[in-house]
Amino acid sequence: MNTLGYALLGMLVRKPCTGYELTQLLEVFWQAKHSQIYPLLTKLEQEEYVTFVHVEQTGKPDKKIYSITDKGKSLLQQWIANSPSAPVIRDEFLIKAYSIRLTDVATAKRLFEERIQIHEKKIEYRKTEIEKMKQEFGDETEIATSIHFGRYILFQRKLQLEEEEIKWCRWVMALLLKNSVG
Amino acid sequence: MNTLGYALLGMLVRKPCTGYELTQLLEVFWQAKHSQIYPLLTKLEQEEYVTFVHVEQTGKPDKKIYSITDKGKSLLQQWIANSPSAPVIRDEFLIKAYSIRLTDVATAKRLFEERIQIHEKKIEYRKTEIEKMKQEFGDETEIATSIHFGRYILFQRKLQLEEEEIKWCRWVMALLLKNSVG
DNA sequence: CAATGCATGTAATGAGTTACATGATTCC
DNA sequence: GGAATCATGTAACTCATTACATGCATTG
Repeated sequence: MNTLGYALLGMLVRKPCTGYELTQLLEVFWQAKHSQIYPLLTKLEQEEYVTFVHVEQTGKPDKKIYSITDKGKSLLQQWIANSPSAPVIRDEFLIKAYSIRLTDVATAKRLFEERIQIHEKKIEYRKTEIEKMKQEFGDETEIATSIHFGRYILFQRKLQLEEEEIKWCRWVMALLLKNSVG
Repeated sequence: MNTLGYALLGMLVRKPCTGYELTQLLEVFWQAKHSQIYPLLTKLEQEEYVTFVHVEQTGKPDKKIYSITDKGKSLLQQWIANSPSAPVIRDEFLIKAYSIRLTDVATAKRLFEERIQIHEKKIEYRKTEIEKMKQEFGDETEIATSIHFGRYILFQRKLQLEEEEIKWCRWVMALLLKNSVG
């Protein structure tokens, strides 16, 4: 069983989903394309970690709603208790930042400005998501046994990451300007 | 040409390296195993983006010291100016955090404590690295045109990332404790 | 009337990891 | 005497992306 499989189980523990929904939801912590997700769901179903019901729709394509089984849940439970392996971060921007002196100041500034803008949009979205959760579930979000807790702390983390990257970008931009003007 | 290739060129712009060194240096922004790096260096050499000199050693295995060519440098320069694609972050810990309520409080606490410890070690290392740079190169580190600038801003970013993750872990742990004690 | 969303799937290719292979030196 | 460091390479495998394939409904 690979990590993507556990990511799917983790999502399904909160609520039953279609493969299509999972593809979108997963993006927050494990980006994967549908071409990887659909076959894996089939495999998880064969191994009885999940089940699905076929739902016919009119106007839209039919869908399969997947749910986690007890077997799947206990597998996930065991996996969670093990120490996680080191994160993999592959960010082109860091490579470009590392060699930023190879470009002119204008290009460098543009790259960092673009990055800030991308994150500002995400922050806006993230904040409304967190607001929604708080309005809908109130104090529950901050209670560790609540079904909403995991989602809440993850979103807070994502928000923090985006805010901090902006701070760093601004710091770098200040250094870029200092040298080009002074 | 794939991103790993540009990562290698980015490293070689600063100074000539062996494949062995690159494997270690790369870890800071693009983790890759030597089995991926050696064949790619051969390919880069065939396409004349890098050259190497064979250096015989006694007591140690012989080595190949790779340098970037003008062709490689201009390729990298062009690539840097393009908007980077979205970062890929795959972190098992986030999946586990998302479903943390499936474990008991003790296990949850242990996972977050372990994470804090891992980062504390990295922070220590990161800080000494930054200190070294500052002592060796002084103000140069903060000058955008300096050869040390990219490395400096990258290390600062890494330090920030680690410090912020610890903050988040502590925040989550406080929530875990509040619920289990109160 | 073109693009986007909903919804699922497979095939081909590229990227990345694990394992196999070698061998002297130094450190504990 | 076993592990770690230096140093390079290939083979087998798994993981992930891109492309191919379909089709109706809604939105601009």
